[in-house]
Amino acid sequence: MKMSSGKASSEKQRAARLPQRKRGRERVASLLAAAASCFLDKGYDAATMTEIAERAGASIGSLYLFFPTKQALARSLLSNLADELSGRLEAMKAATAGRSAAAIADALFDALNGFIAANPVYSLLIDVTGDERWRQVVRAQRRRQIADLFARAEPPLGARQAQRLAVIVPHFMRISLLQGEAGSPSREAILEELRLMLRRHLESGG
Amino acid sequence: MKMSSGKASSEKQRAARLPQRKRGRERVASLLAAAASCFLDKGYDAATMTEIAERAGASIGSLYLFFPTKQALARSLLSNLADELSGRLEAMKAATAGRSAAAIADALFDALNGFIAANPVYSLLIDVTGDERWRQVVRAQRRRQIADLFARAEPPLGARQAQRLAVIVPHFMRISLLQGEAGSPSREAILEELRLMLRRHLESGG
Amino acid sequence: MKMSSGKASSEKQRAARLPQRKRGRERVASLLAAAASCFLDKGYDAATMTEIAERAGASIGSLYLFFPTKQALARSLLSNLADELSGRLEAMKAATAGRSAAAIADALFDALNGFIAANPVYSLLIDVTGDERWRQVVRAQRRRQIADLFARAEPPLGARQAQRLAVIVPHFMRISLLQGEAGSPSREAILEELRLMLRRHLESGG
Amino acid sequence: MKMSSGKASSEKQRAARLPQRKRGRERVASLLAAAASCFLDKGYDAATMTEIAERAGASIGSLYLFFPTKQALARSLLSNLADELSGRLEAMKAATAGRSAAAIADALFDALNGFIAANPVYSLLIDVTGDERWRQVVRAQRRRQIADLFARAEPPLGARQAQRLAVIVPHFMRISLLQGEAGSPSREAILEELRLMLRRHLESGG
DNA sequence: CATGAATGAGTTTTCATTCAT
DNA sequence: GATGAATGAAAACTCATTCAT
Repeated sequence: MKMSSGKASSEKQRAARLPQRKRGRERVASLLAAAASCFLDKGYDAATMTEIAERAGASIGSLYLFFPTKQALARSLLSNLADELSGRLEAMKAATAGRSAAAIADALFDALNGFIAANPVYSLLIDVTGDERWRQVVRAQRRRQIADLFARAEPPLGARQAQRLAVIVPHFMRISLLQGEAGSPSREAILEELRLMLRRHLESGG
Repeated sequence: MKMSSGKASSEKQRAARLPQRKRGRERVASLLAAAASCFLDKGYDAATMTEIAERAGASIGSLYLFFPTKQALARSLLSNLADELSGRLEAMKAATAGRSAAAIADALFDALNGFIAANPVYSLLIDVTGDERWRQVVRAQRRRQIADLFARAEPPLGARQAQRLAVIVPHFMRISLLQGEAGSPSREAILEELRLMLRRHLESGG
Repeated sequence: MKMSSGKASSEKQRAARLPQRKRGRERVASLLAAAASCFLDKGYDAATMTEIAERAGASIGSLYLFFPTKQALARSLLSNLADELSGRLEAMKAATAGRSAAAIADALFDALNGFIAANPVYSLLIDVTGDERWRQVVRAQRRRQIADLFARAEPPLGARQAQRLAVIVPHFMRISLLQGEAGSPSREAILEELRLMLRRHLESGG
Repeated sequence: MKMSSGKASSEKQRAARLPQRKRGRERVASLLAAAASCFLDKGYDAATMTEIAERAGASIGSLYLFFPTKQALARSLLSNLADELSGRLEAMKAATAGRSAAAIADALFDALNGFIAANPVYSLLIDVTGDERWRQVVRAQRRRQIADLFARAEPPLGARQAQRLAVIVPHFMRISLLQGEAGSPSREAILEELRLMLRRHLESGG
């Protein structure tokens, strides 16, 4: 059964087992890495559990030992990445509190852009395919964090607008998903234009 | 192999037989409508040819009579929609030539927004899943048309910037794909903010 | 598309996974046996993967676990048989070197006849249906081996004629494919006549 | 349902309708020609009724108007060819009566070889695929005619041997089915060797 | 923990044949 | 007679998941 952006419900809830020994932790890491590269290369649906296991140099049985379903695997992957990003955003809080919205936006641009460049599968899993329900949860958390960042700007932004920016800025990053199309402006040029556009907007008072 | 955003190539070439009788033309229309609704509900991968045929009240054989593969079906659907949008953009040419870039952007917002609201499956097929190669072709054409629109602005925009706007404005519309998430600002509010941001940007000289 | 003696080419390359456990090796053997009997009973095209699996007491998934396509299954089968025959021919080399062409032909008759009687599906797969390209490869190897046998005759045969005999003698065996037709002379009677004809021919100097 | 050399039984017996008008006769001829070329190119199973109709420039409905099933189409084709060959063999009767068996064999070689060169699909349908039952009937008739030819040789051949030759000589012609394999002696060279072999055999008293 | 064999429901696709116009 | 739309059973093949060793 293929359920890409499917809205299925009654799920298996047994969470991914946490490995106790070092060997196990390494295995889990290599499985997650294999999943990331496979999802990225083929897309969520076309990636098969068998190939993921193969890429990790593990057996299919081993894969299922740690991740009870394909969805759970994708969730784990996204969770890990989301946690890492969350940490970075958290770290920005202190650094950006009291600065201008434009400055915050700028810093956010850099943070998100760097993160996605290093973890492109994050964009895929949070924005495009996989378990819709889970993606919403993760997006909501990210939205909250980013809105928080903007909420601490000086001069202050309305809560509403902080919310909107928390949707808009990540959405700007999704532009990265359009891979090198011939004849199209480069991703960097586009991002710079968006960055400028946003700065001006915020400097004009939002 | 299920290839959502797969990068496969070698295709089956038996062309979609075009219907010659009225009955056939009606069938094709209802099949396309069923495909649109099914893709939208389930996503490209999870939508099955069987269900599409069922929704159209046709047999699976009938579906394959006119569309030799699932990909061909998606292509037909996207082609039709892209043609319609193309027509609308063409029509805008006369109406917007000589106007300000901001005004053109505004009109484009309305046109794209209206089109996508009426044909949400367009966003899915052109931006998210299906046949990557084909999507690029269709996007390239749209980019060309929109760049053309901006190129005729008065005062004039640089060709480069027109190109960038031709990527940016449609990308803004993709925001629509995030369906009603609880706690998130409404799609309309976001779009209005983006519209304002863009207008200011263009009025400040791009 | 069903391609019996079809001339198609581009193939799926996921190799037949070789079994690593005893259980798997037994499965593969029973699957090959089922395939042989099924091909023989129904012909290559009419034999279905489902029925082959059933005859082997396996599930369709098991069949595809070891043989990724119907063609690969037929190839494996033919390869195995060709290897066995190849071994027998190799063994004849020592035994026949230096003997007369007629004696070699006689021995070859016996060897081929015995082999085909024990493995009738060999004739089907090498001469009649299945993957044309592969069949040619296998036939070419057999031709080389048989020509080799004749090339060592005493008094010597020309290389050209050895080549021709290497086509002719196996072709004589194909007669076996005409199964018991009422009113027709028996296969054995025909083969004996052909054997005599060939011996005389060779004794007359080829 | 694919039934290549299948042994199916309960058949539809409505014979191919004989067209009354000239237009109809032309259509039938072009359908048969299309079938011949299609069977030859793709093999019996892989040839589709739709493609045959297309090649004849007719609609699928038209094809079924004259030939109620695919089998009936193949039968018609084979029947026609068999009838033509039968005529030629009949004509040989007078010309060869009283001549030596070797001379008759020689003449037969030429006749069969010429016929098959002109109608290669005959070999396919009588020897390889299609309706097994029907093929046996046609082969039996051919066997009878050829045995008849040899039975009138002078000095006389035994009835048994005439029967055997009636199997052997057509079988020699089947060699033509191995199409141009690289490294293999030419079909002509092989046929000449077989012809010589047979002549010697018959001259030595069979 | 590890492994890889086993499963079978589900998917895309094909094609001989029928039938309404 | 012609046509082409319609049908649906059946085929090849996939893959998430389970389980015995």
